[in-house]
Amino acid sequence: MQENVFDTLKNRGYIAQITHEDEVRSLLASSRATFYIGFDPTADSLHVGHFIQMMVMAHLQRAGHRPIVLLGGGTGMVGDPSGRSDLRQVLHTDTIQNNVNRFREQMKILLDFSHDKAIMLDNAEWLLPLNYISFLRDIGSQFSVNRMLTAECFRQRLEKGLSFLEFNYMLMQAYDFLVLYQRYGCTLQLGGDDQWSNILAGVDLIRRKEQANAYGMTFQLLTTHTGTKMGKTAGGAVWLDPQKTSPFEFYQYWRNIDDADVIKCLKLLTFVPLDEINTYAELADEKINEAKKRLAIEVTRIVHGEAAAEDAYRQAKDLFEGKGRSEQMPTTELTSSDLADGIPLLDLLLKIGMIPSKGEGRRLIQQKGLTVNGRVVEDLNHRVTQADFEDSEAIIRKGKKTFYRLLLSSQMDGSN
RNA sequence: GGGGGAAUUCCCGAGUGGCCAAAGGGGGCAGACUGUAAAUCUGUUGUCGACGACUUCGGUGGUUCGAAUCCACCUUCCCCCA
Repeated sequence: MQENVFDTLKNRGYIAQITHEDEVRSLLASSRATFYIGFDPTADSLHVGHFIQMMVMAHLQRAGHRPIVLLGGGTGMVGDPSGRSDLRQVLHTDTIQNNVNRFREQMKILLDFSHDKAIMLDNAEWLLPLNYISFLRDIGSQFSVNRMLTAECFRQRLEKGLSFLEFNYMLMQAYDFLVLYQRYGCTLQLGGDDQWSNILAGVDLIRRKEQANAYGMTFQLLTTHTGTKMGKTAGGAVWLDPQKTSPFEFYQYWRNIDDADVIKCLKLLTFVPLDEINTYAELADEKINEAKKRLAIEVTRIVHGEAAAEDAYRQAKDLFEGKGRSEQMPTTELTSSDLADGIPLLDLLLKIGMIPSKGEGRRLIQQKGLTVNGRVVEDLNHRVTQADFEDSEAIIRKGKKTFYRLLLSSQMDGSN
């Protein structure tokens, strides 16, 4: 007796709003429903905000439904004003196409596109060739500006300024839904909760043009318990691309999540069964760390694979629960001749990227935030020499959480 | 088309001729406390060959011993009227 995937989503806390709860529920109880989620290519990698949508699609796909991943090669040219207080930057065509390609690859992390089990499309295909006048007559005539203006997504923008370009975004997205309905029989659009107005517009459009029922459902945005957007780090966002956010940083992000958000994240970002999650919810105080570890390893495994997750886990364990060193940590090899005259520490730190500038490095040293093999560096002009190494190794530690290993290469280099 | 505003360091936002590398807040970084959490407290936050030097206040060119601050032009954005 299989649980209706609708209830799975509901119980795990994904669902924010639904146009027709009963209808959607029975649609998802049927054998194979086709649904879609759109992703606008606003950056060259997906981030954790997208990941939650991917999780939803994965849940649904596993239940036998067919996801359509709609890449916004066309809508990306317009820019969605939803959930933004400022004007969205207009992206260059080449950038958009490049981003679309990156998204396409990353979607495969969680979705199976073989045997038509999922479809990936780019709305540039039908949006770019549109003829302005015929689009206005055919689609634009179905929209009431009065009504649009009352939509939440335009509210704040009416005060700050909204360009006509962005105002059209809603029509584009509604049209997408119509096209997908006509071509693929897609009757359900999902999305983040900020997409509610846009989704409703599509549902309406299908009813008007096709006299057919279509449904919409939105999901909780990934926010911290204080209401701010989750997935922000010093570097900006937490990306799925390992080049932009390394698996270790990715792991650490979840490992260090706020106590209050762990359970929610386990439900939304992993496939850990609910009863198991409930046992984690019982944990208190420092025991919560167990839940965080589980979260971190599960999410990292999904995104970066078993091996990378294992490495990140081990590295974190070595560094924070062990002796403060790890084979997995980033390493640079030096030869004894490199060290003959000593290398200025600040230059070295800059080179390996531990500090963005020497000014920051000096501050770090002055505030006693830097250690080499456990000894606090006091001298601003410290030069790294063999004396800093123990067993051919020098562990540089910045603050509490950033580690780097220098390795003294054993081989003689004959160049000098 | 007419009129009026605005553009400041990562962000918001003070500053209206020298005391300004520029208040304050946010964010970041580090320290204390901890549980690799949160909250709190402290320090710090342009760059560098660093008691000094150099670059920064939308752009360009001026006035001045001296400009983020004054003038001209340009660019962009907002508001009001049509």
